[in-house]
Amino acid sequence: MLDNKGISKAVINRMPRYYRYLGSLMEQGIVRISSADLSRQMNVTASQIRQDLNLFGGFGQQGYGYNVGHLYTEIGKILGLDREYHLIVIGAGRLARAVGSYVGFQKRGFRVKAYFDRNPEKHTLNREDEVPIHSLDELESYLKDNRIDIAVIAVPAEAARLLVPVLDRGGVRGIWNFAHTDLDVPAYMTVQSVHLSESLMQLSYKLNH
Amino acid sequence: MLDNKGISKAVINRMPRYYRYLGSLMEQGIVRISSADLSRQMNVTASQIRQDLNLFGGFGQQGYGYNVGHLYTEIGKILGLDREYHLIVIGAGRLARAVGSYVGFQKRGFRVKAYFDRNPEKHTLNREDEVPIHSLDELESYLKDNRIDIAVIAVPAEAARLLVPVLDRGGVRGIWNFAHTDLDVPAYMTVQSVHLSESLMQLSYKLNH
DNA sequence: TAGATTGTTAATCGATTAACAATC
DNA sequence: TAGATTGTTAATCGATTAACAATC
Repeated sequence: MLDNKGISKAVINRMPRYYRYLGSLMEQGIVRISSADLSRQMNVTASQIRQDLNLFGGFGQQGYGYNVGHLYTEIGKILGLDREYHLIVIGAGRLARAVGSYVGFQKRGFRVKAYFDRNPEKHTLNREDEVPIHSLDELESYLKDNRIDIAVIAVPAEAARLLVPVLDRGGVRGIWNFAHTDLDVPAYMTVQSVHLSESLMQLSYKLNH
Repeated sequence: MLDNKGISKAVINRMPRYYRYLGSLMEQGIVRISSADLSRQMNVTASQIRQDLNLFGGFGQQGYGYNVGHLYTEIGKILGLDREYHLIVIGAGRLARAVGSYVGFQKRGFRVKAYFDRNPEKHTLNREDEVPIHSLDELESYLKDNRIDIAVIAVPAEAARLLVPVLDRGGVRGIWNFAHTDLDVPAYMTVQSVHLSESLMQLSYKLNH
């Protein structure tokens, strides 16, 4: 909530990776780590680690290093993992269901409340996830009655673009976008895109060069 | 194949996005575009577009701009989309199947040949995709008999790390990694990771700042 | 030809790395 | 205390933007 500006996108993109490594150190029972040790494991410079962390506060201690558990918790807070999020998934195709159940299983704090699909009757409910599939027609009224923080969009590009104003009116502030398009949103909304197709092209580029 | 070095990662990451916009211009029947026009649509500077494209060659023409169809084809070649790739998917869970069928449907040139799973009998074959699911035990011998370019990894982190040497010995040179781990590979192999969990954390960060 | 727009060099900006004084 | 390692400033490096001559 606090330190809004001054943090570059590059830094934010690195924070989850620090979080992952610290989580793994915790699992191994390691309680302290120096920036030098961590830099060797992560293949980044110790300088960058210290620089990055100090943007958010002095989490370390001279002569000692960083306490793994403490740093893990603090980065969790920075990333906003210390609260709950209500999600809906728009689309109920394979990718939509995979992402939805993935989030449900893996991520405490991120609660998938419903799916919405143009043809909800086409998709069968899996016992395990217990998340209802609604018709897309009901989305607007659903959002009137339910506070939703994040919408996962896994529908074709054109449909995705049409959803933005509906989500905006419905109070949704975050979009996790899997459609093959960029989405224009008002400044108070946030889009995080996962362009699988572009990722695959980057791989094929690297394979040939 | 040619211009190996000198191309930064940032540039490579932008190429698929140019490709997407050019594809969409083609669909609209637009045959020429200037860097200035494209920059407005894509929200980047015209300077950057020209700079990026010129790393690979002079695709434009002074006083005219760029021919959309030609540029689309050329970027396709740069990205390695002018050839075929044989893929296998390791894992047959929801995410694995979603990514596998996604690639199969969306991407000409990327052919999914097989799935491998620890418990292949657990997963039913979908009529539509017609891709067999093998036991993971058969992976090594399968790779002896079949040339595979890319392995999609959608299994837990620990299992993913154990796969690398097997894939290496089997001649696989590209890994599209969906596991929650970094993978160390020899220099002649390429890893492209999709860390969904980190993407979601970046979204939650932005929602709170 | 005149106008438009690229290709490319030079200037600026930002991000990464190095260095070291502060301090646990 | 001495040794280790952070926090932070300064130096370097790379990427982006601006400018403009070349040229279609």
